Amino acid sequence: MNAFSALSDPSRRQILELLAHKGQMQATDIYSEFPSSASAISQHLKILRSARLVTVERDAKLRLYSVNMDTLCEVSNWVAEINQVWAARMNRLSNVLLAMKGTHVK
Amino acid sequence: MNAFSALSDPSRRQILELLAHKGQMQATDIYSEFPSSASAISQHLKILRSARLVTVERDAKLRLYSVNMDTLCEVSNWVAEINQVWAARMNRLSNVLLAMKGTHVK
DNA sequence: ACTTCATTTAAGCATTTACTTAAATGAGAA
DNA sequence: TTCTCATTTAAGTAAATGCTTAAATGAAGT
Repeated sequence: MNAFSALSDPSRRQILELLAHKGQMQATDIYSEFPSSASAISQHLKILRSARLVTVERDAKLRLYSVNMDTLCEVSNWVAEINQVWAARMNRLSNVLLAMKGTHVK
Repeated sequence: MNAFSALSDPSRRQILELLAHKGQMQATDIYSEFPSSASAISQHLKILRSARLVTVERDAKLRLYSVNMDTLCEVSNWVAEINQVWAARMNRLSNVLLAMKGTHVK
């Protein structure tokens, strides 16, 4: 699954917030923060893994989860790019408008 | 619908990209960029509206759509906040580690 | 008043999603 | 080996999603 779809679920976003705070958590500690079943959360973790929004490290019995900032940043990069394209358009537009008034911004 | 869910669909993200480029588009011009029906896209636009990711302006017969950067930015702010919390943790952690070695970063 | 054009809404349907309970896996402790 | 613990997978289900076609709305042109 891709990052955007993975982020559409509020529980999954909350898991990421938790992980950012705690740095690293074992699955059980994540489950305990949610009202729904361990299985439900495990399924969310699987989706977060497949979107590469989290990474897992095994330590004997435990799975230690952490956020993968790299992938999260790709999301804000997408937004940044939209913003950049949009701002560039705005600039050109304002130049045209100013040119029509006989002025010009360099 | 909230911004995250609205962004989970690729067609909706593409609509936003289009709007960022063109600045403002009437619904028909948006439809024409997609293989699916006008109705399908209209439904996507409805969702984007309800998530406040786009704004509409009526001009007689037409509906003129544009991106709403404010809402888009809320998304990258969420990412930024996660990043900030995470980085703060990393910092504290590295301070602890360095303290254990007898050194200390201010 | 009729027609056209731009757009949305309604209804129906297939697919996906998020959840549940029950069963499976797999490592470590007794 | 047997038991427990941490976690995932399987199977089933109800609700949500994304699409389609057909019908509705509503402003503008004739």
